[in-house]
Amino acid sequence: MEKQFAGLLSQHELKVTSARLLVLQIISAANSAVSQPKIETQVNGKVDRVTLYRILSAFEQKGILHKVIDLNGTANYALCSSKCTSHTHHDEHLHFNCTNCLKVYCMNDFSLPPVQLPNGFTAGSFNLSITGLCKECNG
Amino acid sequence: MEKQFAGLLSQHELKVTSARLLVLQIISAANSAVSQPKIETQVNGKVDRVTLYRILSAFEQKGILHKVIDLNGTANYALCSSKCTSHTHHDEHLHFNCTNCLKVYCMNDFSLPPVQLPNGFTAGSFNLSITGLCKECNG
DNA sequence: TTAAGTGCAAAATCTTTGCAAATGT
DNA sequence: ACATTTGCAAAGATTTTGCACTTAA
Repeated sequence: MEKQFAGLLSQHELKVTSARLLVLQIISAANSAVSQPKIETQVNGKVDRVTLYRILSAFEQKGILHKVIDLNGTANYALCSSKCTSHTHHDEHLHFNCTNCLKVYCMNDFSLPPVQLPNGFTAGSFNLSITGLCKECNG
Repeated sequence: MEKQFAGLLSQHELKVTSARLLVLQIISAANSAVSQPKIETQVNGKVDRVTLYRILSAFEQKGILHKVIDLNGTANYALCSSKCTSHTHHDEHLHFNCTNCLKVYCMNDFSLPPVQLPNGFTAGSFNLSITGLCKECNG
């Protein structure tokens, strides 16, 4: 399990450090995207806040993580699925924001029905955020 | 034209002040959602930065403006269409972020094809952000 | 008149930058 | 050994709060 993360890092020409492994572990352990404040809390004492900023932005640039801005403007991060190089464009993302527990779920399995844009507009990526109650909060 | 804004304010139990009218004018003059920094620039010298924060959040709460967080996490504001009271839920928003000029277009005329959620998830609002090039930047 | 709205100063956050020490290869 | 990465300090930026003054109703 940890070997995989180490491999992931070296694949992207990033050195394998404990800070980076920890961040990967935290994010991969969640079944949803994790907010930066939450990651911050979880690495508290182990990784400096500034280092976390740098790690997250490095991961995003390398295509290891997705950055999702939620409806409050807070950054959330999730592991990229399989083939997400820095040059993959024209992608779709579907996220579900639970208004109760504030989790962000990545629904990569769902694909978006086609949307027709007005003339002259060219689409790069689609990003659908759905707000509501998630499975766990819907009791 | 200005009478309409005054009416809009009193309808929502907000006092008609020059600061509020100015903000409404700026936002309604744009054909797209306006970022808070841009509004800030335009009211510079006339409305205090702090007052702007308060005006915008009051407008959002009353349902006069939509707040749209763009892909950089910056707040953008647009006038709500016709019937947007503070209690209207289950709404859809469709926004287009131009990667070149950074404008955010509200495409209220387009409606979103239905998306099926996994069991147990209940949707409140849908928010689709499309990134790409807008009509003007697509030359 | 008087409750709501505004501006200023200042606190609390959040994010970025620079540099010396530590770490991975 | 050497280039990266990290932590700390500090600068910048953004957002919030408190309070006295002003303004709309």
